[in-house]
Amino acid sequence: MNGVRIKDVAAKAGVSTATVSRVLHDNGYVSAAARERVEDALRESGYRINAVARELRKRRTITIGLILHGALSNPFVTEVVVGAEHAAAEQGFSVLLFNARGDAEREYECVETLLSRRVDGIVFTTAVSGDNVQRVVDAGVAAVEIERRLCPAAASVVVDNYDGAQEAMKHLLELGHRRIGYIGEPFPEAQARHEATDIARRRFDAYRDALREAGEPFDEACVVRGDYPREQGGWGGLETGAAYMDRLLAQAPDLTAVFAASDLLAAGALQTLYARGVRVPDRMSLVGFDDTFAPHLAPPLSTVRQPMFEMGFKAASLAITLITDDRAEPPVERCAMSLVVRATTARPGA
Amino acid sequence: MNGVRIKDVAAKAGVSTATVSRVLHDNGYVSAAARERVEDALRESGYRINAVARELRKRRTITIGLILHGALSNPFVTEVVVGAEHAAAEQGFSVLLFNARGDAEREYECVETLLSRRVDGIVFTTAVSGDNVQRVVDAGVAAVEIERRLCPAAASVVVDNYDGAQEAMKHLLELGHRRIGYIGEPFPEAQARHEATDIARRRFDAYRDALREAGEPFDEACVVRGDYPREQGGWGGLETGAAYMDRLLAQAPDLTAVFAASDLLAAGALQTLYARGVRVPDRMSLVGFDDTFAPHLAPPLSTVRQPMFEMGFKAASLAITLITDDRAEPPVERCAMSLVVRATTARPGA
DNA sequence: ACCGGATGTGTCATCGAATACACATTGCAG
DNA sequence: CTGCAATGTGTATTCGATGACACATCCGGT
Repeated sequence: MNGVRIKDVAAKAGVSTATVSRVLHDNGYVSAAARERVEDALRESGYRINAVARELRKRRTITIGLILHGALSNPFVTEVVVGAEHAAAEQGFSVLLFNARGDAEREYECVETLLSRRVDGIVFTTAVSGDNVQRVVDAGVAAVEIERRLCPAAASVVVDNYDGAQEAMKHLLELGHRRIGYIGEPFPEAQARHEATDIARRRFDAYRDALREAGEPFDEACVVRGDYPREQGGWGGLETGAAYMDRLLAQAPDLTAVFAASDLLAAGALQTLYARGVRVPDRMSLVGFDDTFAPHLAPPLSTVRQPMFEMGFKAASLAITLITDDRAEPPVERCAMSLVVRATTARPGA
Repeated sequence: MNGVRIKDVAAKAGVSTATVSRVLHDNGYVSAAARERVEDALRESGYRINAVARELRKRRTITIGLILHGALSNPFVTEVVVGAEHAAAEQGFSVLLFNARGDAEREYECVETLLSRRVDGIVFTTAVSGDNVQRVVDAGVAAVEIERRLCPAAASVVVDNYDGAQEAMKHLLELGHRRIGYIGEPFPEAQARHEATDIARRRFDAYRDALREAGEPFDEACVVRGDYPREQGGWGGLETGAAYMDRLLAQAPDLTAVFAASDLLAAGALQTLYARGVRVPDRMSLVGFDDTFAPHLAPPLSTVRQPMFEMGFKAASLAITLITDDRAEPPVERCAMSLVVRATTARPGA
């Protein structure tokens, strides 16, 4: 074990621990001679500061907690984590990572552990329970939510799903598509806003509104968004997308384009189209949502890019700002969605 | 700030801090009456233990560090992280996450920070510098490498790329394919083993050997593994895969199957095949490697599954075993690759 | 009645670094 | 040559929890 303490260094350099500390932090008065001797001692002894002791004394850990809910291999998660870590590292912060796996109980435990560990801030990627977030705020620790906004007292980083979906629809309409299908997640028609389901609703609303604004009649036959198993095996969106596209092909054979509310659904749809020999984009255009593995598909999928790295980055930065500045209002930062046109969209009948 | 200390709880319950500590850890003798009063005080004051202070005193942090090298959106990384976190959480350990981004210098800094923070163990996913790993071992901290084996003094979790590739080839040969192409990463022919390039070599060796064992002549025209930009924009393997498949189609038009040394390359290949109208698997079979987004492709890609979750899980478990048991020899654990047959492979001319 | 073990509780040093404070020493202005 | 600020350095306390140790008390056995 590396047992070199500041005391040992001080002894070696023939000074007191206070002087070593002053050299380490470059504050206070230290004579050139003493400084040199201390620096030598530091080097020779291979001293490594004990961050735990410093944290206790300073009552700051220079650490943020990151709680995520990775249903295994949710591609969404990766970039958020990488972005958050990047921002934290830039400011000299460390990241404690916890996976609450979509469970409020576990999320509660993660919060408790993080507060016990006296992190300076906590970033929630899609928090499950607002109470858990509130708990962090109550403890006087910076709290930032990503994607959701369950706790008004916390800061948050959000995107506008409506805007993103609107862009996708605008793109299809501008290409000349009139009959456009929709594949998406279900959501209870009547339910409070700002829940997980709200994302699905916002995307769907944009679809419906875009059609209306284009003067196209809304046709139920063009829409499939039944319930599908969200639990087992990750999202389960793949098979669903495939099944839904099949249904769409049967219900509305005159469709020339489909808007899928996620890349996963789009990927499933693409599989059906491939199996049925429907060429993309020649006979069917397709737009996805998220931009996770979209570029890997054949053909590369046009999709709405959700800036996940940026969201993670902003969230961590926000947390750190809150920690160092501690201002009054926890802000709400918005990230912009953007359409990425690849190879699955073209003029109808091209 | 939550400033409730064990001292406050003790005062409230009318006992000493030692008694509170005994209640908290359920050891030593505590009378029923005292226990009850302490438990009440604990509840009422909302006491939360200060893990930092405990860590300092106990000289154990119940934390492991995880260093990764996520070139943005490397799909490989996610599952490893999730697996490691899962194993750690099961044992009550926390995970400090650092991204060294493929840079030895940064990796060095990550190690220093983690050692400063007195983590009990460090898991390296594909370490960059063996010296950095050795440094951890020298500090008396448990070190585990994933995928590589740069430091013999550290434990490691490895997979056999040769075995995996062999399985892929066996599958194609058993289906009746004779002329099988190869798309892969380049590697210097003459170079020490156990480097990053070794993975590429092992996969290629398995391809070549499998053909030989099947009595098929080795044909350079069936192999494309030139140099492609590994740096910018993640792996850059996608465009490469597409370009290589194009070359293969031209060089060896009689191929009935192709083995791609990664899913990314396979995805690129699939894009070319789609663009050229070559039906998969009817006119061309394709096997990938890694099993990252393979199920999302159209058609779902047959591939060799690299058990990434398991590798992360095992690595963290191993680290924790090393911490708690501290035995003599750091073990080398092997994970098995397994072929996942999906929809891109079939008998030739089927 | 006395002793030893089981039971119950408090005191205080400790983990390693930071820092308030006290105490020197020097330099320079008045 | 006195006084005060600037410069250097060491001592001792603190952060919060732990646990070794000391000290009680109570009980049953002899």
